[in-house]
Amino acid sequence: MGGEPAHHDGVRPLLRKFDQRLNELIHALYPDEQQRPGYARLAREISAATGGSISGTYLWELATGKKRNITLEQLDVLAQFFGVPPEYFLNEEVSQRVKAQLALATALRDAKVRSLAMRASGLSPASLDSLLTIVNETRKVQNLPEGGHQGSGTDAGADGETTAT
Amino acid sequence: MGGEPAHHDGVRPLLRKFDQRLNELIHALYPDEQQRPGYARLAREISAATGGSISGTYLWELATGKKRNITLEQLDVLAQFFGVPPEYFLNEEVSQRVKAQLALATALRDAKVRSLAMRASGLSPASLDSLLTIVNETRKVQNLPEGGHQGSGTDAGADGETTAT
DNA sequence: TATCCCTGTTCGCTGGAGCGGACAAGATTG
DNA sequence: CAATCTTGTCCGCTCCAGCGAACAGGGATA
Repeated sequence: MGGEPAHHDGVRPLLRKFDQRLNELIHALYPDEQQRPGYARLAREISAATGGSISGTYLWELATGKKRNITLEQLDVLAQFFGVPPEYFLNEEVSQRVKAQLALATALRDAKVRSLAMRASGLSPASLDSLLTIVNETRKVQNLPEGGHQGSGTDAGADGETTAT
Repeated sequence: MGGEPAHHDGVRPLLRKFDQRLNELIHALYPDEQQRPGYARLAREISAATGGSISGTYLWELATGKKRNITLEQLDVLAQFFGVPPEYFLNEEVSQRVKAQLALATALRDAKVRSLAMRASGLSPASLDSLLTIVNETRKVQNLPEGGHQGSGTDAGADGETTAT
């Protein structure tokens, strides 16, 4: 008789896809898997950006589905950091709509930024500086780390981009 | 230097008006203050109607503001019982919209719905079917479960008083 | 090599979400 | 009147949300 353990999670739909949605946010905010920070560092960034507090351990537990019955306070911290309404974690429709927008933003970054870098290779240093300012301001709006350092070739190595490894 | 204790609750807006919103739901569902059940009985009705579990003590703590950092699981139980989307407790706009509709529903239930039911007893099956369609469409607008009947006990507060057990 | 930093993962703890059980006061019944 | 049922309120407990500290493994730098 048996069958699976059958966790009685299904009855309360609010917490079923929490881990999946959280991972979508993380992947959307850090598309490049190589540069994506770990849970500990991500937790530090969240605490610094939102003023709230969350631990790397708990982030991992949430992302891997070990814990899901989150509190309103922590939900608020996550929503604030990722720039999504708290309903994103509760409502499927809101989740889909936000997900689409996140995918769009990721796609834009993936293609447009690169072509921008290629075109920028012929500009004057003054123009490049202005563009850099704009990019940094945009990164602030998107909750990205303010360093805006480099990008393994995405934008810095604009010249001779074909050899980008 | 006195002044108030200044709890730093204000920074996390998600839990500020939780007690107020919960009380609005209770008052909307049981407009008659004399017949309104206490927290213990209300908790029993919630458990029976939703299959989830909540205690009278905790309901009182939530309604009086002693506790507010609720869990997603309990939030789901409350939202399911009161027939509102979970966002009602989080989003001010949703809260306002639902609140207006709850007031409307309360007013309707108070007088009109009863007379409607009485008058409907003499209508033809075809007319009743039309009315049923209208009611179901209205329920959709109010974010109520589409099933139609099944009422999960939410609307049980007003009826049955004439033939009380 | 060794040192350092970061990663994912686990263990064990603290604090508070959440509840059971009690209490006094008020209705209702006989 | 005494029972019996409510009600709101409180105390004290259990359990888990949430975290700190440590672990092993891997990539840098020297």
